[in-house]
Amino acid sequence: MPDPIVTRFAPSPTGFLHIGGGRTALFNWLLAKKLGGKMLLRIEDTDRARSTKEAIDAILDGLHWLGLTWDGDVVYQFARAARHREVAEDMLAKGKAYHCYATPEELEAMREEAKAQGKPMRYDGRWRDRSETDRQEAAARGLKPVIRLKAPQTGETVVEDLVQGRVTWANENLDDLVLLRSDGTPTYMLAVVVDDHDMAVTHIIRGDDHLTNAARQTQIYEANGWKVPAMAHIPLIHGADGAKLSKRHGALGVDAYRALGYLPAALRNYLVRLGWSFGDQEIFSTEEMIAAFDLKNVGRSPARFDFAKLENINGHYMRHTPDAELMAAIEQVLPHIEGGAEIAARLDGGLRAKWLEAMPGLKERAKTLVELIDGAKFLYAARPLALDDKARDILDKGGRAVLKALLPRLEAVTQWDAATLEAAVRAESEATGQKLGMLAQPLRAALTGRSTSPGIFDVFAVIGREESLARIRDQA
RNA sequence: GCGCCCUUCGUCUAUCGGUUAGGACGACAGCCUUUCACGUUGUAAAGACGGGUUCGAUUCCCGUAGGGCGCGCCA
Repeated sequence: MPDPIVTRFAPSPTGFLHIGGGRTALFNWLLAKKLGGKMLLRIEDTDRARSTKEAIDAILDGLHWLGLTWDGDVVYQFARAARHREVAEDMLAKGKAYHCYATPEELEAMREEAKAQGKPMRYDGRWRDRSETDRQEAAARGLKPVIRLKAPQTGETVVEDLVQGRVTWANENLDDLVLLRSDGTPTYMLAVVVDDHDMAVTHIIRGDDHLTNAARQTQIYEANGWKVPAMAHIPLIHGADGAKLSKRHGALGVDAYRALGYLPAALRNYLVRLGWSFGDQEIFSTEEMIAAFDLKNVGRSPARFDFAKLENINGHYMRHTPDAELMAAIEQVLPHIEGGAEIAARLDGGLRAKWLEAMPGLKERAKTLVELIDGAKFLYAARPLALDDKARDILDKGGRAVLKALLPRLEAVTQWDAATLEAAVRAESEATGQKLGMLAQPLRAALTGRSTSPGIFDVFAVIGREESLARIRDQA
């Protein structure tokens, strides 16, 4: 029986879950779902100085929001330090590693010299074959050794990558990396290998910034006689200018995307198509995504993050989300957006009902939840309405007279629904020879305070007779 | 500097040696229309460059250029 599929997402908690990490998690999650396996979550918190509880919470929160669930308990790497040390000692005992007493100053000097001579900056292996007496002497001088891997110096190390293909390094280009620091704590390189092995990980999907690490980690696997998991190094996401994603571009935490009003399903859809494709298909339900996903179709070149496309996809998802569901999404996002708390406080049953009624007109005019929420302001705006510049302009340039003329007709309407109101306004249009737009725009300005809104007769209906007439009288 | 990787419309991408190089976003134009949208129709827009291999290269090989990543007792 083949091994059960196990993927893992292994972020280091030194900051929020950024968009590239989100995509890496998504790919791991998709592969696990597709193959009926599990996705594990490991927090790589061995850097005690930089790891924070806030970052861990942000990462877990981000994954939850994105809808990416992991199996089993979260593994905290730092808690496994004793096991890592045990492996390092074991490698030492087997002659696969050795004590190195080179000081940080020595190492720095070595790098300086290599740089000056235009040579590769690598550890030169000066303690690799030292005698036991040399080591004892160094220890006697009070030096604390690190444990380094006794890496092969000839031949090559090969990574059969599911995305990158077969990638080869001459071993002479790879130096003896540190496995255990002089203070007895494991390095990332050792910890990752030991953990992935112990956690029975079968597929490692991560950013291709780890590709070189893959070679060095392969050497550690081989030194221990362990099976090397399948690896897939996916290209990084770049900013719109092609440079590495920075805070200026889109290297925001996924929580920022929530605050910008994107739907998790839309972000997932956008992210999965960055570097991966399935023919000409652009929109994928979660089920379709899982069924179609395949590492074979992941490209090798980096993709640029494009907010315009994300907005388009988000708009698509909003228009196709049932109104009640969208309402729930709005209420969930309110605490995360500016001014959301006040809106949440006003959102009683009455407003919710109105909002739901207006939703069809609202959602096709917004690309994000934030835009949708903004567009809904007329539902609860206090009289007299604040007018934006364009609305004021419409009213100042003849709009008020139009409103005065329309008022009697509107006041005469008793059956306050869109069709009846439209008939009334059209009657005025025909009577005076003014185009419908000439009448609709002043009404829109008076009812919403803006020059754009959902269909004006729907606005009438949602706002209700008394409020509508009052808003018109305010401006007439 | 050394190593590894990448290179099709502005952007995301399709193409498994032979295509009018396709789709999507964005842009522009038209239609629809009470505004804005939605929808819809159409237009412009690409194989980095130079050599090979081949009857035939976007596709395979080499080189050049450009870009990315890595080179810590960080992860």
